[in-house]
Amino acid sequence: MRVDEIDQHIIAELELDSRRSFAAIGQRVGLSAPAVKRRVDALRESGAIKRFTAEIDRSVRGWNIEAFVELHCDGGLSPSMMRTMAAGIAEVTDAYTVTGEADGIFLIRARNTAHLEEVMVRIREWKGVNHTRSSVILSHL
Amino acid sequence: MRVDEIDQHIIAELELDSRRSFAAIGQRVGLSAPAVKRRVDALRESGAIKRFTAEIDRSVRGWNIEAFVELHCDGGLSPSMMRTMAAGIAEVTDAYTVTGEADGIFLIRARNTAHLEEVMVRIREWKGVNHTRSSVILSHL
DNA sequence: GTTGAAAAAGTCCACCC
DNA sequence: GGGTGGACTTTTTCAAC
Repeated sequence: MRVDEIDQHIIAELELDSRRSFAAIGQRVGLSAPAVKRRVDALRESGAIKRFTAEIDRSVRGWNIEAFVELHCDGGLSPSMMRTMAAGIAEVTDAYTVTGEADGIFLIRARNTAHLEEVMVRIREWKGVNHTRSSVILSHL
Repeated sequence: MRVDEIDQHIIAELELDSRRSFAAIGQRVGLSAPAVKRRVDALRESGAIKRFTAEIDRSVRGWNIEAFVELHCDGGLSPSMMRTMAAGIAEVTDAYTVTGEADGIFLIRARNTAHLEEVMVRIREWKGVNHTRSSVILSHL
C-alpha cells in the first residue's frame, strides 16, 4: 500500500493521541472527518496501523523486572524456531533476530528475580541454544 | 495510586483497543459507562495510563534500520549523563541502564546503514564511552 | 474529495443505593 | 465506591454528490 504525506500526518496525530476525533485530525491535516475516517480505515485494513493501544506506566504492572537476553546458538536455530520459542514463553515481550555476536535478542518481563531465573532456565533448555547473555534493565532513560 | 483488579482489566481492554467505547469496556468489566469513564480519567490523572497511541507497522516509517547498541563506559558515565546523551541524539528511540557487561543499551533507529554509522560515530565521540557493541535488528518475531 | 443528516457514543448532571 | 435516567453535545457513519 502506498502511504502519502497526509497519511503520515494522520498516523503521527494518532500516535500522539489515538482517541482524537476524526474531525479534530481532519482540521490539522486539512481534510473533512469522513475523509480522515476512510484513510484510517484503509490504513488499518492494510496493516499500516496495527492497533490502537494505550501506553501504561510500568509501575502499574505486576511484572517489574525486565531484561535483555541475547541468544547464542549453535547454527541450528532458525528464525522460525526462534519465533516458536518466543511464542511458547509468555514472559517474552519482544523477540528479534540480529546481526553481530548474538543470533537473537529477547526482551523478557518477569515478576521478580526468581521468576526471571526460572524463565532463563526455560530458555536455556531449548535445543540449539548454546548460551545466553543477559542484561537486567535498571532504568529507562 | 492504588490500581485494583477492575482497573487492571480496564487497562488491558484499552491496550487491546484504545478506541473502544466506555460502554463496551463497561460491559466486559462489569461496570456502567460513567463508572468506566471516571476510572479512566483517574488512571490518566495519576499517570498510570500515559497516553493513547497507535501501533504503526515499521515498514511505514522512513527509518527502517534498527540496532541495539551496548555502551561500555570507563566508570565516569552516570545515568544522568547517559540520559543527556540519549536526549541529544534524535535517533535514540529507547535508552536503558543495565546490569551485566554493558552499562547502557540504546535502541537506535536510522534511515540506512550510512545513517546508522554516522550515529555510531556520534555516540563514540562522547567522553566516558569506552567502546560499543552493536546488534542490527534483522527481524521482529 | 465534500456535505448533510441519522445513528451512536460521549459528557455531565442530579439523584439514588 | 457503585448505578440510573435524562438532557445535551460530539462523534461516527453512510448515502448522495
